This record gives sequence, structure tokens and C-alpha cells, in this order.
Amino acid sequence: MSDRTSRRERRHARRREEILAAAARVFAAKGYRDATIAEIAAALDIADGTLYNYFASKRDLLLAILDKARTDAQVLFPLPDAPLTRKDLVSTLVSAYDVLVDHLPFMRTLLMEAWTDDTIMQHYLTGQMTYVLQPIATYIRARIEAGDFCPVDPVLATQMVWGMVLAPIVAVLRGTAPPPSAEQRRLYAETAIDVLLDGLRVRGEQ
Amino acid sequence: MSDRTSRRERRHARRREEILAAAARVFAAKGYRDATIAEIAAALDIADGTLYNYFASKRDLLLAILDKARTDAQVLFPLPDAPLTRKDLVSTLVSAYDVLVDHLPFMRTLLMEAWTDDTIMQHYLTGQMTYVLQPIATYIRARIEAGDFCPVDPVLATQMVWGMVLAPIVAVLRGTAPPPSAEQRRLYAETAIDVLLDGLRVRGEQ
Amino acid sequence: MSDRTSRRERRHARRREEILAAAARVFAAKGYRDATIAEIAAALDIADGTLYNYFASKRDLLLAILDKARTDAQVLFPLPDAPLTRKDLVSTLVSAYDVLVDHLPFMRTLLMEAWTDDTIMQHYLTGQMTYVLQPIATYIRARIEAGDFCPVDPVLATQMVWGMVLAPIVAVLRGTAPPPSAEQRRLYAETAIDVLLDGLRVRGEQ
Amino acid sequence: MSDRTSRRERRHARRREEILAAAARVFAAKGYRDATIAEIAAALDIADGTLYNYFASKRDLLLAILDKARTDAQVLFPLPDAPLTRKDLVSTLVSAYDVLVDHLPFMRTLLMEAWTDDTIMQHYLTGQMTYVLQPIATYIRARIEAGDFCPVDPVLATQMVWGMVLAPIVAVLRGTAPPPSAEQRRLYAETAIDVLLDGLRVRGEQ
DNA sequence: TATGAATGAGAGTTCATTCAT
DNA sequence: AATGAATGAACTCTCATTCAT
Repeated sequence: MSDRTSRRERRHARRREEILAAAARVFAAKGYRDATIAEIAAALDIADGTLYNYFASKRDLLLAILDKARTDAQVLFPLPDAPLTRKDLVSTLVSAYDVLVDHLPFMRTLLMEAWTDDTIMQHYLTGQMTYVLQPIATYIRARIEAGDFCPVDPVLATQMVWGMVLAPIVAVLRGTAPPPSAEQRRLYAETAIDVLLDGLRVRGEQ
Repeated sequence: MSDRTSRRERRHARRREEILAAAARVFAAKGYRDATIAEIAAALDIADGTLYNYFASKRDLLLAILDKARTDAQVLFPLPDAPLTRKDLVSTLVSAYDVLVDHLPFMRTLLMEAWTDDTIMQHYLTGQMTYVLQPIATYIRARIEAGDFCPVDPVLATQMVWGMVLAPIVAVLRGTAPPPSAEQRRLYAETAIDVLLDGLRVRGEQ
Repeated sequence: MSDRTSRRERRHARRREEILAAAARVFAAKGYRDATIAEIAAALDIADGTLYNYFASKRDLLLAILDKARTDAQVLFPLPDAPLTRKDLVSTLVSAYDVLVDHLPFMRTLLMEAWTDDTIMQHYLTGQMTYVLQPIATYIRARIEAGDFCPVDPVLATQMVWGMVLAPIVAVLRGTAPPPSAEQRRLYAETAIDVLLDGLRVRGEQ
Repeated sequence: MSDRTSRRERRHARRREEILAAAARVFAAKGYRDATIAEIAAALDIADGTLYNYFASKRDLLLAILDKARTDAQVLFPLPDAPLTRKDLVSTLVSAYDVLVDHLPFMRTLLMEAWTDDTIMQHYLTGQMTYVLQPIATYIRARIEAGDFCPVDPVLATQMVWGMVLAPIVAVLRGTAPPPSAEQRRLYAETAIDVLLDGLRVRGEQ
């Protein structure tokens, strides 16, 4: 009996995931407000009402998506301890790319809703970004104190790293460009770190 | 008579601008879809129907806002000819900041809608960004050819500049942080350019 | 002063007529409900509000049109005394055609509104039709009693005359055909009467 | 399962018909423009929104009614081949009466909208009328050529038949008189044909 | 008197949500 | 559990009417 029950539970959980994935795709494509329950149900080839056996409301569906976005990100991120080498920095960024790209509809939905809803921003996004950015900020601060780096505002510098990292995949996040290959992701990460460290100008006795 | 007419016209134009500004604020705060005509009208303390004496539809209101965002941007941007000095680059970015900050609700609305609607992106935003980014891209390409810059992909580098520039004012564009002062804007611009050129690492006997 | 006053009154009355005529045209073309005050005002090149200096409401405008339709009809109809000759019958019908065609927009508006609104039908139309049809009915009844006519229901026969008369100008009343010439009107009237009297079948020793 | 589906389908179709019938009644009584969705829904004792599960728009509802009017007419009309006897002519007209009376709200709606909208006239009505009138026109033309009939314009004569046929039931079509009994319909048809053939005047020395 | 901007009731329509089957 | 018809609140938009200028 517990067998039967747990099979049912697994089935239920699996269905929930399918619905979540489909909803994330629709939300990502049209935005939460413009997406309709009917559309999501149609994408799954189920009835509108069936959705409500898995989620209490449209808003609930959104929150589940945001939650999944956050959780998946947490699971995948390595948490490097400072101090970081260039290699560490690059691999942190590559991981961030991987997470973003592997859960694209979820991440797109999250970004979109966080843009206008500050509660969502605080609750679902800020923490995650801190995850990635904190080590970098710590690293920058340490190097400045050590005299290796110019005395810029470390918060500002960190924001700019974040900007450099996201810029090349904005089109991807918007859904108008295909996800970058593993090589491209590495290239983006390395370029961002290299620019951060040494800029574009050729070093030397010039 | 023409006096009366032109006074009326001026009054009409003024009213239109007021409505546009209020609508931009509401759209910026909630997003086009979540904003209601009733809300915009309430913000102006006029009847819902009055809006329709100035704009044919809610969509029309949006398009007028996007158009104003584009037009204002065009008017304000200097068009520097390459080659650029560091000073030119910085002042280009400062101008971009000025435009963004001075027309915040319009720019927020534009960014938001462009995110999900590619037609809007192409029509209203891509051109403007090109305006700012083209000179930078040209500059980078020229310096690479001259051997002054490392041989990075100039498109990628330009995207990253854009990312560095926008990153510090994302909270401002979202409406959760106050606009930066003139000094801050200059600091952001200089930091972005300095990082771009030389990175954070201290030169010399490193 | 009375001169000035009466000139103003004449001016006012003239304006009223112009508005009535324009409104009748618009009502005839689109129907009362689909026609808008703005449209009528535009046709006259005056402001919407100006209309309300002449008519209290849109409904009032309609009633004035209906009234004019009725009054004009009354003025123009000859009121023949029975018994009628064939010639009398024909000229009665020709007169009816003349009235309908000469006040086409007014008559179209009347017919249209009377179709759905029985109050209007009773008040503005039934009386007029009786005007034309009564003599014919009386005539038919008299001839039946005299043994000249077959013993049909005189009311039914009268209705059929009315049908025969209107049928050829339905397209005109709908506004999709040009008004018939004087010759055509006479032809219609004569044909109707001839059919009524003798039918189409050739007389003789058949 | 197909059982369940087809039951649902039948239920859906039945509901559609109910809505159509109710809408036709309301449209017939007030006219398309003056009728409201709320009114139709109230007549059915359903919510406004429910209507939209069956018809995409108010206009759609109208078009479905017009279509049904046309289709029903087509199904019921006999298609007599010329040459026609008096009996054929009469039974054609009786059929026409039957169709009109049996689908009164639909026919009323059709007539009303066709009056102002020529597209509807052409698309939904002209064809049907041709159905009834064509044989009569053909018949008249043939008899004229054979010398049996006076040389009138056959088109005009046909229009007049149509007028004679409709005249007695105009009040019915308007909804202000009850539908005629079968005997009355036959009487109307016979009277119309008799008048057409021989007129009212008693024949010579018969 | 003429104007046309302002008004707001009322229309058609959408869609998240419920619930009988 | 799955269904999808029913619901009705909420939204956009229209337009007859008013009124300050």
C-alpha cells in the first residue's frame, strides 16, 4: 500500500515538474501577466482545471518556478573560499553561465519578474547573486588591501564584473539567441576576468 | 482666432506630455500589462475617458512613450567621430548616463518592453545602443589593429563595456535606488573606461 | 429689434434644418444607433456641442426627423375622394413615390426605426400609410360590393398593393440604387395598378 | 471515452443552438446594435462570459444567426423546375412562408441587418430570394414570350410578386402580429398568384 | 452662440478560478 | 485525478452629454 502510495506520489511529483517546466517556458516567452493558464495547459495537452490539482493558483505556479530557479542555482554553485586564483574566478563564472543556460526558462522568468517586483528580487535573486559575487568582491577587496589592485570601490568593481559577465548572454536570456557552447562560455568568462585584471591595453614597456 | 487655436494647441500638447509622463511612471513601476488605464487616469486626477482624447489606445500610449524615449535619446547624444581619446569615451558614457537618468520612466518602460518584445527591441532600442556603442567598438577595433590592444573579439569587448556601464545603475533603472549624482556618473564612466583599458591590476613592476 | 430678433430666428431655423438634413443622411446610412453625434457634427463641420444648441439630445434629433418625415408627407399627399378612376389611383401612387424619393434620408430613417420600434410605427408611419392606402381600400371595397371585383379580402388586397408599390424601390430606400426617374415612377405605378386590376394574363377569348 | 466525448459534443452543440435561438430573439426584438450581451445572457440565465465559450464575439453570434437563416432556408425550399403551373407557384410561395415563419427570429434578424449592411444583403439574402424568385421570373418571361402575358418588364413583375407576398406578413416579421395559420398562408399565396395572373377585375361575359 | 475637452456610465471581452461530472 | 463548462470581476474603449471659455 505504501508502495502504491509512493508510486502515486512519484507520479504526482513528476507531473508537477512537467507543469513547472512548461509554465516556465510560457512565462519566459510572454511574461507572467501575458501568459494564460489556458496556454500552459494547451502546451501540456491537459485541461485547465488539471493544473489546479498541482498548483493552487497562477501566482503559486510563478512562485514555484522562482523557487526552483533559486534552488537549482544553489545546488550547482560551487562555493569557493577566498583567496581565489584567476582559474578559480573563471570557473566560478563558467559555473554561473552553466546554471543560467541550463535552466533558461526558469532564469528568464526570475529575471523578468524580479525586475519589477522588489520582493521577488530580494527573496529569490539577491541571495543568488551574492553567492557568485561575494567571493569576487572579497577577492577584489583583499587585493586592493594588498596593494595589488588600484584602489577602486570594490562594490562598484564587483557590479561591473557582473555586468561584463551578463552582457554577452543578454540575447540568450531574452530568448533571441541560442545558448553559447561550453567553449564560448569559457571564452566569455576568461575575457571578463582578463579585462578585469589587466584591461585591454597591451602591457610592457610601450 | 489663430491665437485661440494655437493656445488650444499648446494646451493640448502640454496635456499630452503630462499624460505621457504619468503613464511612463505607471508603466515603469508596474509594467505595461499590469498598469491600468484607471490607474494612470487616477494619477492625473482625470477621468478614464479623457485619456482617449489624447491617445487612441493603451498600446498607443506605450508606443508614444517608446518613441519619446528614442527621440530624446537621439537629441541628447553627441556623435563623436573616431578616433576617441579616453576623455571622449568617458564623456560619451556620461552623456548616456544623463539621458538614461533624465528620462528614467521612459527608459525604464522602454527597457522593460524591449525585454520581451523583440520588435520593440529592434525598432526602439537597438538603434540607440548602436549610437553609443558603435564609436566604442570602432575605437577598440582600431586599437587592436594598431597593436595597442590585446586581440579580443571587439564585439564581445563592446558588449562588456555596455555591461560595465549599465551594471551600476541597474537598481536605478529598476526604481529602487535614487539616480546617481553627476560626480557618481563621472566616477562610473571613468571606472568603466579605466578597467577596460588597464584592468584593476597595478602596473609596473608587478 | 424685432427685425434683429426675427433674423436671428430665421437663422436659427435655417441652421436647424441643415442639422436635421445632415443627421437624416447619417442616420439613413448607418442607422440611428450606429450613427454618432461626432459624425453628424463632422458632416456639418461644426463642433459636437453646437448640436445641443439646436436639439436637446440625439433622441430628440431622431424624433424631429421622424416628425419632418410625417409632416412633409402630409403636405404633399393629395387626398382624393372616392370613387377613384384608374388615373386617380396611379397619380396617388406617383405622389407617394415623389414623397418617398424627395425626402429619402428622412423616409429611410423613419422606415428603419419604425421596423423595431412599434411606438414610432404607430405614431409616425401608420397614419401616413393609411393616407395613401385608405382610398385604395375604400375603392376596392366599393368595387367588390358593386360586383366588379372578385370577392377578396379588401385589407389583404390593399396590403398587396402596398407591397407591389414598394417592392421596386426597396433598393432605393436602402440607398443602394439611384432614385427612379419620373417616367419610371409612373411606370411602376401603372404596372402596379394594371396588375391589380387585370393581372398579367392576356384577356380575350382564351 | 468516445461516448463521453460525443455526449459532451452533443451537449455543446445543443447549448450552442439554445444560445443562437435566444440571441436571435433578442436581436430580432431590438436590433443587433441595441441588443446587449448581458441581455442575451440574462435571457438564458447564464453568465455573460459563458457566451464566449460558444461564440468568439457578438459579431460572431450575428454571423452564426445569419448563416443559420440562410442554411435553413436552403434546406427547406423546394426547387421547382419551370414551367410552373398555378399550383406550383402557390406551393412555392407557401414554402417560402413556412420558412419565414418557422425561423422567425432568425429571418427577422437577417432582414434587419441586411437592410443597412449591403455585404450581408448580398451574402446572406440575395441568393435565397433568387431561389424563390427565379422560377417565377422564368415563368413570367416564358409566358410573355408565348403571348399569354402582357409584355411587362419581367424583373419588375417579379419584384411586385415579392412585394405582394411579403406585404401581408410584414407585421409578423416585425413581431407585432402572430404568425399566420397554414390556411392563411395558403390564402395569401393564392391571392398573390391570382392577382398576378388575372387581377381583381371580374372577367368579361364569363 | 460656438467650441471641444472632460466626463463617466455602459458596452464587449478576457481569463483565473471553481466544481459537477 | 482529469475534465472543461460556467463564472464574474476586471479591463479597455466608446460616446452622448455637459460646461467653462
